[in-house]
Amino acid sequence: MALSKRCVYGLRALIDLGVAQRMDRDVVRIQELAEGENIPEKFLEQILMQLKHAGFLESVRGKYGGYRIRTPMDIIRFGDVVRLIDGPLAPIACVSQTAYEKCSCPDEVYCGLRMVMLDVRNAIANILDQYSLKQVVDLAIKKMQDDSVRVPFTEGNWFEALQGVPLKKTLSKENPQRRKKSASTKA
Amino acid sequence: MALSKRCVYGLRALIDLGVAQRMDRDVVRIQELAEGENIPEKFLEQILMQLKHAGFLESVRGKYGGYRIRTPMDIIRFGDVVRLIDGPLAPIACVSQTAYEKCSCPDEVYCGLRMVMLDVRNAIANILDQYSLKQVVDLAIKKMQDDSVRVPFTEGNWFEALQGVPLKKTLSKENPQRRKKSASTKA
DNA sequence: GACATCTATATCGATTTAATAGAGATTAAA
DNA sequence: TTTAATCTCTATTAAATCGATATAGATGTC
Repeated sequence: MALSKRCVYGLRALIDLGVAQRMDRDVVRIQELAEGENIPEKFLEQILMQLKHAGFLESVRGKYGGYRIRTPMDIIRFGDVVRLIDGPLAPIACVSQTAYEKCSCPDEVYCGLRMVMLDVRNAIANILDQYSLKQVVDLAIKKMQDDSVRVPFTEGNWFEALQGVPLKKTLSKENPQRRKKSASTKA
Repeated sequence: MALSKRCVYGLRALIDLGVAQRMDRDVVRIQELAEGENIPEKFLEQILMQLKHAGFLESVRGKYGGYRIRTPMDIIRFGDVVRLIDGPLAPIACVSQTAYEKCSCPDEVYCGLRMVMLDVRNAIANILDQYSLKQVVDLAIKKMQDDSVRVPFTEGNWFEALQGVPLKKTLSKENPQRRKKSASTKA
């Protein structure tokens, strides 16, 4: 029942980009995402393209380009991302809601395995289609803030500062910006 | 999140053998299982060997040989069979109870993906480790009987009769046997 | 001894996975 | 206008896995 690395990498990148958005960071370079998550850069490149083509992300080309989330985060369900990259959630095709396929068993109606796997499919889908990216990102950020752990992509990030990557517009310490509720950087 | 065909075939064969046991059929030939479930015979052969080595099945060699269930059916959990054939139930190794492995993310504690996938793992395990083979076999048989559908491996099975396969001991029509509650063949 | 059946191992082709490579397009900035 | 940084696109590849097939052998029944 394991997810592919491709899928895991994609989800981790999405969460990172979600955190970045919450922290008012504009775009994030592939390289930065790859290094932060220990993902081979060229591999991540392909995955981000796929997420972009599916509408979840958008990109800015050229110098100081990068990726950002496009679809509102409360619309992005984990289930949809997994379906995109790894295919149906169902353990067997004959219980899939989105990609049903008849199996080779003699009679689906009396197939004991199907009964069990239908439960499993529903359990998986109930979770993955319930969680939105927003929920998970908010939860992760809150946990870090509660524990006084530095949240990635926070403004004033020393690493980014050293790299000279501009924030929302210019230096946001002197010129603070807020697009949404702008989670405050505690600790 | 799909199971391998190997795993599905193995589970279907186990259920079949469970039904056979309930119907007081002694051993079942690989060929019969393979034909009944539309599984390539030589492939099923390997799978049954694996289930035998794991202790779930036992075999009788030679003419009139075949396979039967060894472990009591209420002890065989679907989760254990899936783990045997397809590996851990968890979508990602860092939430596996039986095969934990550290992942490449920067910090497990604040990994949003891990939080979600831990829920998924638990949901899957709660179902697959809850269902025993006995439960599922009983349920499937009951459903067939309620609908007056012929249960496979029932004594007096015309096909088996034609094949000349002996039942528990001799002809069980004249010499009926019952080992457990012996589900009655309705219709 | 003939035959039916499981046992064991090896092989094979196709597919998928995880990655790598490299040339090109676009943009910002010097 | 050049340069450097970045995304874009396609191709390639190495390894693993999957699903299946083949074949020779062991074992038991009749």
